Amino acid sequence: MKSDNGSPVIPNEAYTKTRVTAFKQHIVRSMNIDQILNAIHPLSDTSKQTLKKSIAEVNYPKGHILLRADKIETNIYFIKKGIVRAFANTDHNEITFWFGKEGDTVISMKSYVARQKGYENIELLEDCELYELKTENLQKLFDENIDIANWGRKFAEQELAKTEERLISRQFRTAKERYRELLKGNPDLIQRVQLGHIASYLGITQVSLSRIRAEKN
Amino acid sequence: MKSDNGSPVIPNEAYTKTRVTAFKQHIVRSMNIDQILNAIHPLSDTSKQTLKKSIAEVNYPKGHILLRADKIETNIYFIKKGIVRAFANTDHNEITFWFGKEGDTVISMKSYVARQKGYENIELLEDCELYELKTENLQKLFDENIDIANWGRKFAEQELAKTEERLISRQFRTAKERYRELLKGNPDLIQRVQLGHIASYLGITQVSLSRIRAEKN
DNA sequence: TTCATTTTTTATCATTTGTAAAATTTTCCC
DNA sequence: GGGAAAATTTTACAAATGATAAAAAATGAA
Repeated sequence: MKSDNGSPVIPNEAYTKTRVTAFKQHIVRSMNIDQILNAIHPLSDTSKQTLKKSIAEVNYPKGHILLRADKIETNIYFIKKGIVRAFANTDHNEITFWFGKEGDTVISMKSYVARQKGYENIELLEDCELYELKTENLQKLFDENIDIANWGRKFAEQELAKTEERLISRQFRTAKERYRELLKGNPDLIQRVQLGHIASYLGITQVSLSRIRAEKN
Repeated sequence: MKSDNGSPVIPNEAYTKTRVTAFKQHIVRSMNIDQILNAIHPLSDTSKQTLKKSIAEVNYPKGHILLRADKIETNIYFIKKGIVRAFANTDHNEITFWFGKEGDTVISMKSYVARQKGYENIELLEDCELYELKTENLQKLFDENIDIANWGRKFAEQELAKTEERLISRQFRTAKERYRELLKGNPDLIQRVQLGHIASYLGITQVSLSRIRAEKN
C-alpha cells in the first residue's frame, strides 16, 4: 500500500473516520532509557552506565509546562511516554514549532548551546513519563569521556539534519504538501494533537488547515 | 545610530544609493584557518595542529559547483574568502536555502550525518579560497581525540541553534520582516549576492522581493 | 446522559503572494 | 563606448491565504 504523490489510498474513508472518532485508539508506546540512548547513537556498556547514573525518572501531568522561555534551562529530558510541544510567544499569539514524543529529546537549544534564555516553552500535551538529565553533569561527561562526547556530537548532527530538512521543506512545499507529508510521516500526531497546534506547526492558520483537510482528494 | 523597529535611519537615501551603485565597495575580508577553527570553538594548540595536518588549501573560480546533490560528498570546506550558496533542485526551479561566507563551513549535512546523497548543490558566487578537509580523516580524529570530538560537537550544536532560529523566524515573521532582518544582520549579503537568490532564500518570489524593496518606509 | 466548554469547520470578504509578460536597469564582453 | 545578455522592477491579473464571525461537532465534567 503506497501513497506517494497525493493519491490517497484509504479504501473507505467514511468508515475509517468513524472508527477513529469512536475509539481514538491510542497505540500504547513507550521507550525505556536504553532504547532511547541507543537510538541516538550506540554507546559502549560502560559509557552507557556512566551516563545513566546521571539520569532520573520523573512524571508530570498533561498541561504541565516543562520548560519556560524566560529562564535558562538546566535540564534536558528524554521522553519515555507521552507527547509534548514547543512553542514561542509572539505579540499576538503563540507558535508551535516542534513536537516531541516517545524517544525524542527535549532541550532548549539556546540554553544548551549558548547558556542564554531560549524562546521555547514546552507544554505536555499528555501525561508524560520522562528521563531527566542535568546539563551540568552532561557537560562534565563530555569533557571526560570521548565515547559520550561523540554520542553528544551525533545527537546534535542528527537534530541538525532533521531541522535543516524541515527548513527546506517549508521553503519549497506548499502548506497542502506539508500537511500530507506530516500525515504520512507522523500519522499518530494528527490523532494525538489538536489541529490548532498542527496548523501553527505547519505555519498556517487553523482555518487554512481545515480547508486543506476538507478537500476531497 | 540605531534602526530597531522599522524606522530607517539612512539620512539621505538617494545619495547613499548612488554611492553604493557607483563604487559597490567590497570590504575585503578573509579569514585564515586558525581564526576559523577557533571561532567554532577554542582548541588546544596540539589538537589544532593535529587537525590542521588534514587540511589543505584550494581555490576555485566563481560559478564552480563545489558540491553536487547527486553524489556522496567526502570533503568539507571552510571558507577563507568568498561567498557561496547552497541550493536544491525542485521540479520547476532551484531553491537557495543557505549562504556561506568567510569563516563559514560548507558541508553536506546528509552526506556527513547519514552518508547518503544530499539534496544540496553548492555554487561559488565569487572566486573562492577554501580550506579542504576529508570527512574520513575527520571521523578518525573524532574517535581518537576528545578535544576534537568536542570541537565537532560544538560545531554541530551551533549550526543547530542557527538553523532552528531560522526555522522559527520563518514561521512567525512576514517576508518583509525577514528581509529587513537580513538587511540588518547581513548587509553585505545584499551587495554581494543577486536578488533572485536572496528572494529564494527568503522563501518568496523575486517579484515579491521587488515589491518589498520598493516600499518607501 | 446532559450541559457547558472547547475544538473544528464553514462562509464571506480583504489582503498577500504568485504568474506571466513587458519595461527598465545593470553587467559584461568586444 | 556600444550592444547583447542578464538581472531587476513594474504592471495586470489570478490564486492562495488570512481575518473574522458564526455554525457545527466533539469533548469533558457533573
